[in-house]
Amino acid sequence: MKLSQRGEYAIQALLVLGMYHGPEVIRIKEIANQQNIPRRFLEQILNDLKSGGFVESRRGVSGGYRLERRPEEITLSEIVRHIEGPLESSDLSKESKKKLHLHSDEAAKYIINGVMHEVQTAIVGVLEAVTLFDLCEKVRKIQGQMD
Amino acid sequence: MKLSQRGEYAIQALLVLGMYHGPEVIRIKEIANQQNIPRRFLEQILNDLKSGGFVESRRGVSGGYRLERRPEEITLSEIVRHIEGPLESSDLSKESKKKLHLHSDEAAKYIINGVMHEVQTAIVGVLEAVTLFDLCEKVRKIQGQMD
DNA sequence: CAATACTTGACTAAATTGGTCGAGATTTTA
DNA sequence: TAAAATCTCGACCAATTTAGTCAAGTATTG
Repeated sequence: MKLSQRGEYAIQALLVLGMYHGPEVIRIKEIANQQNIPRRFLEQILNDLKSGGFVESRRGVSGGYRLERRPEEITLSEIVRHIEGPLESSDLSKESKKKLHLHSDEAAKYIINGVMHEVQTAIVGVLEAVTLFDLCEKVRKIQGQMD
Repeated sequence: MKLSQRGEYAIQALLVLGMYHGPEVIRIKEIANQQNIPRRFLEQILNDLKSGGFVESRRGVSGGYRLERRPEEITLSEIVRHIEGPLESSDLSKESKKKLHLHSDEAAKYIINGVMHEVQTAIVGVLEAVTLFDLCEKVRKIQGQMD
């Protein structure tokens, strides 16, 4: 599983908002500069994150973005799911109550799908266990030790 | 992680070769028909699997393909890695002995990369544990119970 | 009202995906 | 030995996705 550029940018942006989380708002330009993300592209991404309920925004002169929820309540799996699309595709093994009458290509697809579903479960397992807060802590840690 | 069509076809084809594994060879047309895979596309895929050391071929009138190794010696991780590209991208946490002097965007990327590496490890863990033989057994099982 | 910053939607270039195709090389068999 | 069957190799192509860019608009503050 590879993260798209868009996905990586999204997490980077949320990471910045997580690091400075508070009542105040951060300008898109600052995020773009600090994380070296194309500004126009970041606008799109933050908008998407807004409609996903991750961030909220304020317009006008002293506008900007902030997290809509607390960092410890946002898991990576949610973020990735929202930005990259569903992590889990339909599990055929559940729905096909009738396993009878499978042609051999259907049987093969069915079996392969089963394994891929295991893979997806493993992925979600990892991503679900990591919150934005965890990521922030790690960043703080490696930044603290650099003197 | 989503399997590409190409990847799914590759596994389906290997599954057929695994089911009928023996000294004889199976024609591409039969695989294509049985698994409902576009013939010309399958040619490409089998060629690729050949250069990857999964299958061998015989030309001419009674030509076709067979597995180059035994089904129990071929894991899904190998197949997917060969057909979809590397499952694991470089782990920055290993190589960057110097964590000092990271800009904040580098720090963020570094942390995100670390988590993604965990994800990759989880994926490989699942795929490594499944051999082509395992898949064949499962297919036999569900085909046996359909009467 | 001027400046600043988010909002929305259209647009675009490049890469990837899912194939197709023609012509050739090999092997079998009549 | 020639025809037929089958794999081989590389070029080609259309549709989709990805990674951005841009213009015009709306809201807020000083």
